[in-house]
Amino acid sequence: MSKCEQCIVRQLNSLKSLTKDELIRVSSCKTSRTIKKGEVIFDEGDHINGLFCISDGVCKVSKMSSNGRDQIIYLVKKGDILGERSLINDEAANLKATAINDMEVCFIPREEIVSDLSKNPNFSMNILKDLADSLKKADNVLVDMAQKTVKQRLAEMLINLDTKFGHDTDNVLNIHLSREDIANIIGTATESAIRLLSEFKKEKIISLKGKNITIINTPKLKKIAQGF
Amino acid sequence: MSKCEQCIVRQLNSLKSLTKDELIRVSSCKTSRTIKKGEVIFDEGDHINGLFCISDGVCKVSKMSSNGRDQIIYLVKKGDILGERSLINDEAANLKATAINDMEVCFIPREEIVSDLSKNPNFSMNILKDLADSLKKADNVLVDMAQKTVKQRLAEMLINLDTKFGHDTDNVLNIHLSREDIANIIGTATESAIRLLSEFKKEKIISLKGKNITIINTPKLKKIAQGF
DNA sequence: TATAAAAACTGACAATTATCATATAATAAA
DNA sequence: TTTATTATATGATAATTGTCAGTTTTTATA
Repeated sequence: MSKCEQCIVRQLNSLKSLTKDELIRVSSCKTSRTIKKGEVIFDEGDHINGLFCISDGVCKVSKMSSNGRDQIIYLVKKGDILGERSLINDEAANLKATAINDMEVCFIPREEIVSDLSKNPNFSMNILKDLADSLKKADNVLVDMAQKTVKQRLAEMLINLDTKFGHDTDNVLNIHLSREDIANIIGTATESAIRLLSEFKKEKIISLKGKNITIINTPKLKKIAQGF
Repeated sequence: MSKCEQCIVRQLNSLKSLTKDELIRVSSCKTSRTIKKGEVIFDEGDHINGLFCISDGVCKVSKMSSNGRDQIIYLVKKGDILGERSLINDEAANLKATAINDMEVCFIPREEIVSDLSKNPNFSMNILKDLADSLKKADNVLVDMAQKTVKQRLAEMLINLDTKFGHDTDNVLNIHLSREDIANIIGTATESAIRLLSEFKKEKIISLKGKNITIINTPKLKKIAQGF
């Protein structure tokens, strides 16, 4: 199994602030795991008891609403860390994580890393910054969800997907989501999401080929997102 | 000016984990301030450069949407702390805080307390827990906002207000919000909020006298919030 | 107190969005 | 490949919500 000390992914997240000694300890106890597309990494109510470090792939983090629809809160990709919250409050997860494509994930047991939070101020400061940043993002998402129309939210989401996952040389987004997942990110019915995608396509703002989405007219999309 | 060491409010938040020495230092540099109803404590873009500790009163924390409506993200009351995020990332505030009634607020300059974050693990751990908890709440609010109808959200909000602010012996809620603020919490038009409140009143679920709201039928309200 | 301003309320209507039904296309399984 | 299953798409319709206009009530101010 590869070592954390040499792992490139680590440099992308809070784990970069661990000392060499801490890293060696973490490396010796971590487990690496392949997760198939569609597989559930953890579910609401599960005790995670550790930290996931995503080496490869993408997963969605969602929560079931009382009306029976799964709201996707955010997407997690290579380099991101999953389970920071449970590390801190040691409560059961209130979210569910599901692989969107095949993944490589490292798992670090809670007891091996939780003490570093109080012993290594750099590490705790980094986690603090992560959480503060997540909270800021959460506020922005909330405002959008509360105040924007479904069309605005869809436009915004497409821009965000492009920012987070990028696109290939033909401008095709590097992330492939089902229409249902798209609907569950922006908080609408699948049919509504499909209809609006078709509308954007008709207006030549995007092009669609199956799950391949290409943004053709970014400025227009940004204008729609802001309500023009 | 009263001293932090003897302040009861402190016991309600993360500041309780400061050592005696830290508290004495904080106390000597803090400033106390009276804020009138309607006054803006800080606005989006302001550099807060410190931590607010609420001794008394309630304020709303909001963010302006690109469509021009102010979305209230949360309410802050006596014992709560304001500005944790800016303490950590030292960025300009992306939220606005406005007094909902007359307030008493203590302000602790950033430089006097930020070093305690790395020096006092208990303190940083408490802030971490605060942020993790806020994030969990934010997720729940997001799911509600995305998946529930305005009526469900209004019902839920009334229950939350009762939980957070309580009620007097006649079951009148201890918080008095304008109809506009209510609308801006649940993310709807003021008229829609008013209409739904009237509907609840007509169905004898609540009673209304100006800004006094009384929950008459809590079970019914909870059922509505969950979609029945 | 009189007056002005703001907040609360109501109605009418338009726009948005959800739901249900059904068709077609894509994917997985036999 | 054939079949079954799932995903995507579209139409029709109903329900929800927003917008605008106007009225009444409350609150603030002269």
